[in-house]
Formats: sequence, structure tokens, C-alpha cells
Amino acid sequence: MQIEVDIEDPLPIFAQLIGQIKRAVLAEEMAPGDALPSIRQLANDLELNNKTVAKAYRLLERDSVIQTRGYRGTFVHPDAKANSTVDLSAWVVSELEKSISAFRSSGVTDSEIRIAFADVMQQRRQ
Amino acid sequence: MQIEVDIEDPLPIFAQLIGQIKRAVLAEEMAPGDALPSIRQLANDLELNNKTVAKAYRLLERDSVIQTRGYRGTFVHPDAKANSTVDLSAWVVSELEKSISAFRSSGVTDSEIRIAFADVMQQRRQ
DNA sequence: AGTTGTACCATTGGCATACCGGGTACATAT
DNA sequence: ATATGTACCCGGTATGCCAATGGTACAACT
Repeated sequence: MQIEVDIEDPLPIFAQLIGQIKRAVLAEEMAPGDALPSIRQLANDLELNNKTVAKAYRLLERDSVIQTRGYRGTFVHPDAKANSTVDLSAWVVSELEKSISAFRSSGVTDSEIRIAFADVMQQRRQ
Repeated sequence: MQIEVDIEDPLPIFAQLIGQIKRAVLAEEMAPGDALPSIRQLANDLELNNKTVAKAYRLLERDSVIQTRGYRGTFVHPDAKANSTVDLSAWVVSELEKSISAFRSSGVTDSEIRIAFADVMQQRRQ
């Protein structure tokens, strides 16, 4: 399979990787059980940091698109194709759209929305 | 009424103005119907830009703390005192908290939430 | 020894945003 | 003529913040 990343793309690299792998699964370029390149391998090929690739893999496993078997490597999940279509972020976007459009039509400024968002995102951090 | 701004204060100037005027209303130093200094006047007195004062006035009118009557000037709103206590951003924060905590407990990462948020905020911009 | 995924320490670079300012203009009124 | 609020152009400055990076280490297995 072919994976590329574009530094210019505003989309973060880890998100690009996720998109590419899901696309490859949907296009059946990869079948369940197929081995994926190791984190270090892929990071080396694309000249990326291990952690960037690891982050993409971690999220792909959360979505059950891939399976990591520790020292044995990483493989395409049995239900990868089905799980590649469910877009968790689509739900997030639609929920946020509802809230934000309500804010805006109430006269709340984008600045105020951003500040509130940053507050909520950071408050649970410590 | 007495209004001061502190350049060193990390709080933006326009926010200081809003706070001071709301405080004056709550302290009943200003009664409904009282005239406020004109934008240019206040900006001149405090050595600020017209736009900074205009921004504060615009937000105060949105919150129904003051009323602008075009060429006639700006006046304290009839319900100014009540409206000075309601915090619009508190509602925004609480709405976002509900959504975001739902996202997080569904396994959505903060990165993904941020990307979705940026999408929604930017999409209607053009 | 070499490889796997994972976890922790840390820093940095760059982007997006916010705030403020200068100037000009308009319609509407006294 | 003077004053009101409002609207646009543009730019400079600065701050926060997140993604990405670098290095090291661990346990488990071939």
C-alpha cells in the first residue's frame, strides 16, 4: 500500500495517516489480517517521528480498524472495512454545529465561543 | 461616573470597559435612561481608539445593558441592572461542557474534538 | 541482538487568533 | 458646521497553544 503525507496540508499528519489507512481498507488494498508496517518502519519511511505514527495507530485501534498484538506487530482488523466507514468525528461535528449555530444566532461572538471552548478543553487537563 | 483603564492589566481594554460600566450600573451610579459619554468622547478622554470603545458599547448593547439611539447617543437600558448580572458566556461554557464531556467519554480524543471544532468555526466564515 | 508496541521525560516551531490602532466614509440628526 | 453610531479598508504586535519532534527506557518475544 501507498502512504503519503503532505506537510503543507493544514490537517495534522496523524490525521492524514488515519485517513489514508482507512481509505486503503475501504478500497480493499488491505485485507483483514494483513500486516501493517511497524511504527518505527513507517516513521522511518515517511521521515516522521515514531510518536506521530504511534498516535495514528492508537486511534485506529480504538476504532477497531487495526489490531496491535504487542511484539508481534499490527494487523488489519477483521471488521476493518465496516469500522472504517463509521466516522466518529462526523457525530462530533454535527453536535458542535448545533451548539455553535445556537450560540451565533444568540449574538455570541466567535471570540467568546473560542474562549469558552478553550476553557472547557483545558479545565479537565490538570 | 468614573471610568479607568489599565494598560498593564491582562484583561483586554474593551472587557475592562464592559466590566466598569456593568459595575456602575449595579452600584446604581447610573440609572436607566442616563446618557453615556459618546464613543468618540470616551475614547478621547481615555486616550483610546474609537473602535475599542465602540466594541465595548456594541457588546453592552447586545446584552441589553445599554441602548444606542443612533445620532441621539447612548443610554442606560431600562433593565440594565438585571441584565448586568446575566452572564451569556456562562451558558456557552455549560453547553460546551455537556457536549465535550460526552465526546470524551465516548473515546474521542481532544485532538479530534479540536479538529472538528476548527472545522465548524471556519466553515461558515467565507 | 533485534524487533514489537508503549510510556515517559523534554523542547520547538509555526500557526491561528486576538487586540488595538489609523484612516475614511456614510446617513441622520441638531 | 458639528455630533451621533456604524461600517469598511489595512496593518502591527503579541500571546497562547498544539502538533511534531528528540531521546530514553521498558517488557515481551524471535
